[in-house]
Amino acid sequence: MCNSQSESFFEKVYHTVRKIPFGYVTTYGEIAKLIGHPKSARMVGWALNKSEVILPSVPAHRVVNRNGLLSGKNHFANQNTMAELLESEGVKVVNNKVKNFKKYLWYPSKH
DNA sequence: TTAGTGACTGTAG
DNA sequence: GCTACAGCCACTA
Repeated sequence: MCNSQSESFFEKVYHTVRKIPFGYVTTYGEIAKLIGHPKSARMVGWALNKSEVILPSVPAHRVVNRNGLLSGKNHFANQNTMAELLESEGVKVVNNKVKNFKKYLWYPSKH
């Protein structure tokens, strides 16, 4: 919202991710689309990688790829951290993948 | 300044 | 349905 025009790519990503409601997940592509870079989904993941250091309050575990796969889990302290965080919010994770992915999917652009 | 890197996605075969 | 390839852009060395 406010002063979004002066925000950097990073900050836009972080603000969008922080809007994801408890118990929901979204995709890199959706975030990229919302901040005006629909073809730069890779950048979103990269920004989230850095988010642990720059802004730890970003719920990066709620961001997965379009298949519902926890592609970023390897970048957490432990590879189980991402799945555990999601399950603690009521999101079922099986084989590093969100079960009923569409059920938990949240579209930032529609919110 | 330049080149390499990266937690992805869409399109074509 | 799956696989392979190209594009995208900010940051680091």
